[in-house]
Amino acid sequence: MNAPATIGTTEKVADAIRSGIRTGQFVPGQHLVEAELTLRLGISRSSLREALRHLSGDGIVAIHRYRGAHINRLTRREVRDLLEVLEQLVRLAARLGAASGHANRSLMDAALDAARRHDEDGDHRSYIAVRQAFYDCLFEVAGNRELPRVTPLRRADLFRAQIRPYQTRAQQDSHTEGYRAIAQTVNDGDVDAAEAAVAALFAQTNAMVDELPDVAFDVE
Amino acid sequence: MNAPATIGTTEKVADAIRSGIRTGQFVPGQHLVEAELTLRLGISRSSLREALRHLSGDGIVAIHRYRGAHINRLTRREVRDLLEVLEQLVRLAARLGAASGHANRSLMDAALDAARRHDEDGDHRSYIAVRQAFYDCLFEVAGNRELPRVTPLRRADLFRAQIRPYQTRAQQDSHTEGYRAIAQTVNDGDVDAAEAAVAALFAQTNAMVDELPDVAFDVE
DNA sequence: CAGATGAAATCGTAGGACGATATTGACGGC
DNA sequence: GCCGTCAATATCGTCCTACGATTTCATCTG
Repeated sequence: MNAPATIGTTEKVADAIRSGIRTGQFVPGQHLVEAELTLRLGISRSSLREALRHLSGDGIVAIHRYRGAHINRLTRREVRDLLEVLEQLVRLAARLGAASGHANRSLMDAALDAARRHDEDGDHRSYIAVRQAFYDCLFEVAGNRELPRVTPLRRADLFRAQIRPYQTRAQQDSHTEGYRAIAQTVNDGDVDAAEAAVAALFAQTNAMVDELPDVAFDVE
Repeated sequence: MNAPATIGTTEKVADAIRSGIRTGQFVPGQHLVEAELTLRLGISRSSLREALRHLSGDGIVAIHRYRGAHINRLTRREVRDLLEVLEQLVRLAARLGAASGHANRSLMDAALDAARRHDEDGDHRSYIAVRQAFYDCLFEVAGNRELPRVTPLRRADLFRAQIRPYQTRAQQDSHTEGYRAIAQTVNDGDVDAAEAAVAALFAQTNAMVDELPDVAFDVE
């Protein structure tokens, strides 16, 4: 068994903040006051501080001594660097998944399922679900357990949250289509095509980053 | 400024444990009892727990509810997965560094310097220093700030600590020579050669992993 | 000797205390 | 009216104590 038998308060709090970022409850740049959060989440300061320390390790919150924690807000450069690293890791995942010959329909099924749901309601929440389901399946098919640990998906969530107001529905759909293409090629076991599909997706994302206005990013 | 103005207790404790792993003060698999560590490090339980939570995020220690924390001990499979991911990231770093045309002699100088020191005393500590200096410089030349954040070097330290008793001096020297080759190609700005040099280094490491006895790894 | 049992060790969480530091707003000089 | 100085306040960092929850381990019983 790899799943933790029971879930502790620290993890629950960290998850609450992580999902709060995805749902828009917490906004990048937002200051996190310990006293307020302990009341809001009904926990002690000890647990909250452990959770914040955990999140700071993932680069989701930044802690400045005597100034507290705040949700990280990425600069354009940080986003570019992030995407560059992310692309390499997703390429590796796609290559491994395609080569595994796992003949695993779960990846494509899940991606298609999620994409269909996304087409139906077009909600942002379902877009998040597509992303999550896609990467979960991709990593599982890849079979490398280090991959999900190092891949900075949570950090990418920050980026997603920052650009949300500036992203059009068409761009979202196009991105989802990119997931579908990767899932397709991985399931076909076509290693080169899978890597090309990943490259195409990230080329598109990078292009979008270049076109976004400065206000979408943190200064400096 | 990017450097934190002051250093907190949590960071100091985390660093103490990290460096303790490199120096052999802490061995993979070792159980960490909170009460003992608080005495040994002269800090409170709160600070220690925050540090442990931080380290668990990096995969250096594992925390099991009501059973405490222990230094992670990697299985052979985990090492293989780790090296697979690590190789991709170092390849990226080498490619970026070579392409940057930074004409930065610091990388090669540092690597050569460290290698020379290593040749002189052949101590394990200097081997650690070579590794550290090499990667620090490589990441700096690469110019991608996300890279040092996601690259699981601390986790690789666990692997180094596990195989230390089974590694020959010749293997260490060979590895150091690999660093030198990468530094050389990166400084020459030869992108393809740099990537090839990284691939060669990891091929060698993977071969070593295959030859190591089972006792060097965690079971399962 | 296998399994139940109870004591001890250890962890998880809560909450309080107090010094250290940053932030804010008031004050006075120019 | 603007800017620097300084005190008041808010917030954080660290330490401490307490107590329930759970595991661990030695002991007892059949």
